[in-house]
Amino acid sequence: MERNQQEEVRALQDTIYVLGGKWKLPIINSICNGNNRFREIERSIPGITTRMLSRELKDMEMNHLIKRTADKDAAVQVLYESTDYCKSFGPIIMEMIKWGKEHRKMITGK
Amino acid sequence: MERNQQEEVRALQDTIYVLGGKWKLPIINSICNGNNRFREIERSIPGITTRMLSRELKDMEMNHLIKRTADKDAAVQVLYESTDYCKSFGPIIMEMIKWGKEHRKMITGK
DNA sequence: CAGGATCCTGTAGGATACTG
DNA sequence: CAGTATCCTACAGGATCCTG
Repeated sequence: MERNQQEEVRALQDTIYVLGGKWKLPIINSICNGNNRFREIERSIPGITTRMLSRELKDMEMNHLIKRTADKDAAVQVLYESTDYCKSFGPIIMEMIKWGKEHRKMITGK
Repeated sequence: MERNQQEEVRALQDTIYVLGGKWKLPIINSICNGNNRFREIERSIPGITTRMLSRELKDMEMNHLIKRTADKDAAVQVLYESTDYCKSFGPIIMEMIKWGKEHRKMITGK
């Protein structure tokens, strides 16, 4: 139980580290929702700037959270896809969305 | 589906806002795990400083995430408790711990 | 034990304009 | 459309020491 708890804090902190910042989760969510073009993702996330999106996407590509493909001859030249690794955040995101909705209900006065 | 997705991003962003930073989640977790004294909480969270813990605790008390009670005559003079509101983060935390554990398994090479 | 006071710094993130 | 390039700043967070 002692040991166990230490392990859990560490796991929690690891996750927080990977998901750090305001944007990674919304981006993951957006891509998993089927948005796969830059502007599309951008428009789907209120408040994000092209600069932040650009940076995060690169970062996430490096960490194999997403896959970027550029094909000069394709109709859609650049596209982003989520990897399986990325999808492993699904449950976390779902819980957070759930929480956010309930929370808003409370604030808005039910 | 359009409408719906907008609502979900917003919910997600709300949650991220509330839980922002490195420490809130670990603190909530610690308190929910039964730690209720300042130093106890502090020791249970690797890397946190007294300054950050102090700040976050105040903040979380203001936002009714935790309850602080000080009683000069009690054996334990100050103690922190989690509110029901606080406990509503349980599922998120569980999922994050789960993810963190799996992740470490992967990194450590299974 | 439960914090407060100070000092300091990096960097996450914003604003805006520009390019092929 | 898919980004880059600059410039800028607040503030999260660290380090350290102090107090009742």
